[in-house]
Amino acid sequence: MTADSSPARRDAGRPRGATVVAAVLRAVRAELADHGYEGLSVERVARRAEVNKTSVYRRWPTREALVAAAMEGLLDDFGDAPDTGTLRGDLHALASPIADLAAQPEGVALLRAALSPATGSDLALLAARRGEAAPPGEGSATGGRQPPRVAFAERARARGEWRAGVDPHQLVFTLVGAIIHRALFERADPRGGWLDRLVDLVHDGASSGSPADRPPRP
Amino acid sequence: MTADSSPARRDAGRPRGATVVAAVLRAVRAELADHGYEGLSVERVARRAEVNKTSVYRRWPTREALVAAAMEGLLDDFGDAPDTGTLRGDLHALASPIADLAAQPEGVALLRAALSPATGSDLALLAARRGEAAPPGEGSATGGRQPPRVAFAERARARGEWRAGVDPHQLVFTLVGAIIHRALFERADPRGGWLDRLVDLVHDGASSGSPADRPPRP
DNA sequence: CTATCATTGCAACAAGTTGTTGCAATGATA
DNA sequence: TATCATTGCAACAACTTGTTGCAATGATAG
Repeated sequence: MTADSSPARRDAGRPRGATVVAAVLRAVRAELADHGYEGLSVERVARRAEVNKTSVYRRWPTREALVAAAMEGLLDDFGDAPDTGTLRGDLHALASPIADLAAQPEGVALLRAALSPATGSDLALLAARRGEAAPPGEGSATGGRQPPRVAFAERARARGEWRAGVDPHQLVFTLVGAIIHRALFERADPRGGWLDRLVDLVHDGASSGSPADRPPRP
Repeated sequence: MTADSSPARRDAGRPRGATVVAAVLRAVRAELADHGYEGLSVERVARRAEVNKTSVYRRWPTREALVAAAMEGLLDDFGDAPDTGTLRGDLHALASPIADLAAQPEGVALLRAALSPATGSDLALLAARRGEAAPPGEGSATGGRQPPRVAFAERARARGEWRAGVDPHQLVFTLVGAIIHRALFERADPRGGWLDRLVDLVHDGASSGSPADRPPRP
């Protein structure tokens, strides 16, 4: 009702210091890389950012909100993979930004945080941004999450490059899973020649048999 | 020199209570599933095990040792995958115990713990047990870890089932990575039909083209 | 120039956690 | 029955956690 006039101007007062925010979020990413999600200490974040801890506590009420804010923007590069004209090229274009993310320490921290048992909806949703623009009606079986884009699969199908029965989501998840294993378990660089060979593997398969040899499944 | 006789009998005194040990380790696994590796509290473990915290502190000096002890035995089922006669069957036999592990809450906790940034050599080595009995001289590029067994690949090569240029380690890691993604990110069951389709994918590839179509790489 | 007022830093706080230590009770084995 | 490692208990200083009251700051409106 009188919400507009009585509680005073909303734009008055000292504006929020962009310096403070940036320093805190940078510190969160660094601390996350050092200590993981469960090991994140607000005190340490504040100390690292050279900011008083009250400024952190007042602005971000929960740890999850703090981490989510710090990770905003890290996943911005996951636009639709370009049409490269071949399935192999599309797969590479799809996997590349993920590998780039997993090659950064901050990207690794984000992935780890998303894996944490304590991670609730905020972070899970953030991590799921990868799949935001997926076509509706397809594969919403993964809970509240959106499936990853599958435009590349339809292009491949139109070109006759797509093997019948392959689930594009599973293909994407396999690529992502392999990259995660490489970056988080092996702790090695998931880019370059390694990525090329991964794309070759999921594109061509491990078997030397021609596709016609594939036995039907019940 | 006089080490045998002077410092008294080693077998005297009250023996360690197997009950206590079992209760503590069970509690560790449960706490790990609830709070993750960095969030593990010795106090909480002791309370959950209904044991005094001093008993825990005295027996396991570090958190890492405690977790490693709790995880001992979880990876016992990773013997050589049996020779099923086909590459597809071998791949399935290889992936199945991993999927079984990832389907248990405790297995998920173990995988998460191994992914933790704070995880040092103990746990990394424990998690690497998967690959212990690998043939020497092959692919020790992953640091101090042993590569996974590749006997299945040699069998497939002998049968003419193996596509040239495919790295068996990468194949195993891709299977494992996909299962981890399924269990830890999607938080879905990595067994059953899903696993069948995964094995199909890496066995056959996503492309409908015959292997001969595969362009040579520089 | 002045008043406003959200933001920031600072100091103190109770409540809880951490890892350690001294001491007494326990109980399997020799 | 004597031994003695193990276990439980209580207390501990040092540290962490999240909150609160108060004063200083400084961009903006008037």
